[in-house]
Amino acid sequence: MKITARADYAILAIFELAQHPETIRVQARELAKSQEIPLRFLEQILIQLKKAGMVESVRGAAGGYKLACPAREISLARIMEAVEGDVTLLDSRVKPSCVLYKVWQEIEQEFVDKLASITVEDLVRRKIRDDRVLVYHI
Amino acid sequence: MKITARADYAILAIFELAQHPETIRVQARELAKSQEIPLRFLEQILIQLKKAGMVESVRGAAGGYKLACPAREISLARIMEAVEGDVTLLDSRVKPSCVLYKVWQEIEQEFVDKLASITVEDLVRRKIRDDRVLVYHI
DNA sequence: GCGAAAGTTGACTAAAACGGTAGGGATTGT
DNA sequence: ACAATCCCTACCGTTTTAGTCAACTTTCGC
Repeated sequence: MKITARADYAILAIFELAQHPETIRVQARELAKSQEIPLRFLEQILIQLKKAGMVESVRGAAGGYKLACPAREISLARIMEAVEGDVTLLDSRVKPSCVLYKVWQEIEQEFVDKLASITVEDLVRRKIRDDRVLVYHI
Repeated sequence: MKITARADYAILAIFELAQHPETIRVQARELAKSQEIPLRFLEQILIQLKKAGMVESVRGAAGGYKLACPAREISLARIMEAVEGDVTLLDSRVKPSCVLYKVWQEIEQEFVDKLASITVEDLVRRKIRDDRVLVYHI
């Protein structure tokens, strides 16, 4: 029941992209450095995010990545789904006939809803707020 | 992000015990059979549940298991903690300084609260209700 | 007290998931 | 042409999961 490094890194990468102006491209190398993610691993993750339509890439010497849609449209649920497949707690082992099945479904639904309600835009806003609070305290 | 077989089986075993009169003991073999859990695996799980004070066992020829406390006092969170250790989503990889840290903590808290709010007594009640509904429909 | 039935324990193993690496090919700016 | 960058496939070591096994201890019935 841990969030995977993949999911964590994916969110961090998108979060980092969201903090750059929409027009500029950021290279994988740069993302890896600023968020301390192993570059080759990150590259794999970025491919998944691209396939899921969350980032766009430009190849070649001055290539890089940028968000493919507004940060407001990218939820944590969407990112996790992109890199891990369906976000489910239930394993196929659990039989629908069992009382537990419905209970797990409820819990899962609540969990997924929560993840779906938090967008990358929210994260950025939070960060800005946090940073401001820090400044006040200096 | 899946519930493990261990946790699932543990809950099923306790659930099964909760449906027996408090005075009688149920043998591991019986639990394994009725819930379709590999016996040897279940035995391990029962040991964990015993250490966590949720079940009592009597050894010997007419031995078996029973709940060590009222079903109302056994929450899903408690069971999961017993067999899997702390229920946390956050991995140590995530740095507390990151905005994401607090967000994950929030999500985790909500999740754990939910698990803590559902007791085995609730499950039994649900089952009784479900069974009744079924009868009505015959 | 003795044997059988049952629970208890720790060690062990096969398979999957996780976290990451490596090589090489494709694409583009200079 | 060449270097920088993204893209794709395969692989690898470690950890976790799920489950098994053999040996041991406790208790009941006689």
